[in-house]
Amino acid sequence: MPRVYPEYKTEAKSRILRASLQAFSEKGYDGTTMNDVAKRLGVSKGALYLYFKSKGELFKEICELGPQILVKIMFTSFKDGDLLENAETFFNMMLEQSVWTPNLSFEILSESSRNPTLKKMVKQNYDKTLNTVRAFLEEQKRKGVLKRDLETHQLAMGLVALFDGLMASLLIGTGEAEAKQAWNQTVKAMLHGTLTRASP
Amino acid sequence: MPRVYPEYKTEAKSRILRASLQAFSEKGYDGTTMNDVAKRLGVSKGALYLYFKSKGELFKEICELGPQILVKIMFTSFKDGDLLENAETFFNMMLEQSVWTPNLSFEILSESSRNPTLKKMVKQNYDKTLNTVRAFLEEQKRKGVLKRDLETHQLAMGLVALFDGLMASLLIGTGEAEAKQAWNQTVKAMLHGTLTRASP
Amino acid sequence: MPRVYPEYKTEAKSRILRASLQAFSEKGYDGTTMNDVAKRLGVSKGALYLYFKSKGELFKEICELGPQILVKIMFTSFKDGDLLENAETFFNMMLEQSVWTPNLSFEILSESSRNPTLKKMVKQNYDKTLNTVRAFLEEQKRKGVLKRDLETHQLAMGLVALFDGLMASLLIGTGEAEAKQAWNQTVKAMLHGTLTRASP
Amino acid sequence: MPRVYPEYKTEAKSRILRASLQAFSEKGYDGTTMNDVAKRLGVSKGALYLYFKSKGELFKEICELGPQILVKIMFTSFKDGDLLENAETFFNMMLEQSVWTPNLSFEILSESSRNPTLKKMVKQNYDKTLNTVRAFLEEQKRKGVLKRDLETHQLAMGLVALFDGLMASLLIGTGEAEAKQAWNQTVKAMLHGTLTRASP
DNA sequence: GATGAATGAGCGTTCATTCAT
DNA sequence: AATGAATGAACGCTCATTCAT
Repeated sequence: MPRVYPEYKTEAKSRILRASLQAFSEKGYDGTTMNDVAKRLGVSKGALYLYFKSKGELFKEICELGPQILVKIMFTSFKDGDLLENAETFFNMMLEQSVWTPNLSFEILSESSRNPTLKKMVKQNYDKTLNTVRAFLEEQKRKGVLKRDLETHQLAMGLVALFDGLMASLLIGTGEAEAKQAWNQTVKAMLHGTLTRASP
Repeated sequence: MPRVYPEYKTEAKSRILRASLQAFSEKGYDGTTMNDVAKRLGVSKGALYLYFKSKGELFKEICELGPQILVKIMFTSFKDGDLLENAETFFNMMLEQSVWTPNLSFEILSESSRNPTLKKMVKQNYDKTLNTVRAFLEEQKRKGVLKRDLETHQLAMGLVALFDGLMASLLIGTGEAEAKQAWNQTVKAMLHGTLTRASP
Repeated sequence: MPRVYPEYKTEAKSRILRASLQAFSEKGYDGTTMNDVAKRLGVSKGALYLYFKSKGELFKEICELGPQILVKIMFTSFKDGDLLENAETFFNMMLEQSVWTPNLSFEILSESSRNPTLKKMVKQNYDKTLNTVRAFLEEQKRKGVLKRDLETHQLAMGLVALFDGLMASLLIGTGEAEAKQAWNQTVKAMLHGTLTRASP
Repeated sequence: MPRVYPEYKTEAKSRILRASLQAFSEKGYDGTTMNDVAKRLGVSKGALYLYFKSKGELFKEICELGPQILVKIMFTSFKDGDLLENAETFFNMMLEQSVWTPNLSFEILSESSRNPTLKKMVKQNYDKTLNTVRAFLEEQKRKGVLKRDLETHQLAMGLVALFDGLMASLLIGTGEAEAKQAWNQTVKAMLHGTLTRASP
């Protein structure tokens, strides 16, 4: 650990973030001790406090990592072309990335319900995601792919919810393959409908 | 607090359950102390242990309350008639019931990822719900309302995920009205599709 | 449990004593809870306090049972006849009686070191035992069986200590047969000596 | 309290051991709280857990101190020369050493009857002591001091039991002088016998 | 910059004892 | 006489945080 160049601090922080992300992911916020994190890094407990004011602060910074990954994958998977294929690619990529875990998402959700600062952050990220999805849907409307009268905001919410809900199901033991199929079929239903011609 | 009649013990348990449900809902599992629960009831900590072996046991019993409510509402809202209307009724009733909170659901989810017993319980409840929804969809297929070739299992997963995801969005500040609309519009999309005729 | 005749209270007490003797013997003083004792009797915790002021009081009364057994066996085993045989009989009978356990003796010893009342009681019982043994030895002196110049008080202490020490060894896993042999051989040594003629 | 030098941790441990030895000796295992020990050292409860995993672990380490003292004294007191004198020296030295107390021995005995790990430890120490004593007796046999046909194992048990029993008597108030005399006279009896020539 | 010993507040849990019934 | 729900004080143990080194 050389200490000469100024990026040192930044790098040290990011190493701590990586280690604690794993810890929080495995043991939850309350279940993770500062000692856990320190041990993963082979560092003393006190050292963590040189870079983060408190456990809460550390967690907060971690919360910011999730959306970054999401956004990146969203932008690489949704391009021109078949909507269903894009959606499938997105879901697969989200499952394949190894940094973030659904555990963490729900850990943050749980925590944010008691922590206003966290809540605001989570809300902002949620809205940003929503807008991205919505903009994409709007574009498809303009292109004539999707129906003119669709409520894109609400459909965006539905898509995000569907995704989040499937992540939750993974947590309780649903297999990844099963979740993928559910995602694909549901998105397909949202595109083509499920009613017979005869239905009103 | 008379202690003569035999239902006393049962009632005492249920009073503790109500109080701790609130506590867990507000502060989460780790954030809730047995003292919190006791104080809400104006009772000593020790008294709780007359009715529940441990904090974990108490939480486990609470976890069983959620699915009961869900099932009841599911059965009263999905009857013959318009699918969309049934879905809307279901969502409204879930929001109106005052016993359960989404917080609690995600608290349980978080906790279950580290507690195998809990996980098994949650998984069983999830599967039960899934089967109920699926059976309903199958029935609609038989009746000719839904298309013949639908993958009802996966659509059921999708519907449950959609619902769960919207509950999550409520937690981070989405308004109930907004969530309702998202639910309605997404379910509608799943029924009628969103593509224009021209799309493939 | 009829409550008419006056011996009722006495019998109830003795039933409690029997049950708690077992409990204390198995789990020690601190390890035994009033609930343990109550459950063994199929009785409520409160009932115990009708007959004994406190856990300590209950224990104290138990402490009085041990010496009674000891004295009885001492008097039946030491009669005229061979000293060594008498000693052997005594040891065997002590091992065969099933009421008292060595555990209890040392539990009492431990407890008495912090409880002056208990200590005084234990001391009195010890002295009584000592005097009995001593009187027996004195008689043997008078009869010409034992040497004239023996310090009977100190030999009595030695004998009692030998016995107590062997009880202790039973507690840590020494077999009963082994302990019996040790007792017999040591008493024999105390009678006949162990030195060769040549020794001074 | 400098914390620089490496022996610091070792010394801290031994300071805790000393303090808790006293505490356990005075109040017994259950009667001693971690707070007691901490207060004796003017230290916080938590500090103890930096050096010992649990109260039980702390006690276990203390249990290992007793035999060390015993063995040391045994080896310094039993040399060539008069057996009776050696025995006397041994007993005096055991009484004079100030580290260990008989209380502690019996506290351990009590505890070990419910704690298998402890029991095994105590048994091993007992056997080691026994073997040492036995080896000494065997040597005396070989030298022609003691009779050829003596059962040294059983006599060793008898001697250890005698010692243990006298330690017990000290606990209930027997004076040290009295105990010494009892020890000396009993050992003497074991050497020279107590029967008159005329006895069979 | 880094350590790790120390703190102190707090947690889950137990249990002898009481007392309304 | 008997119950058993309730108490309250205490215990073993943990951990985020601090600070002398």
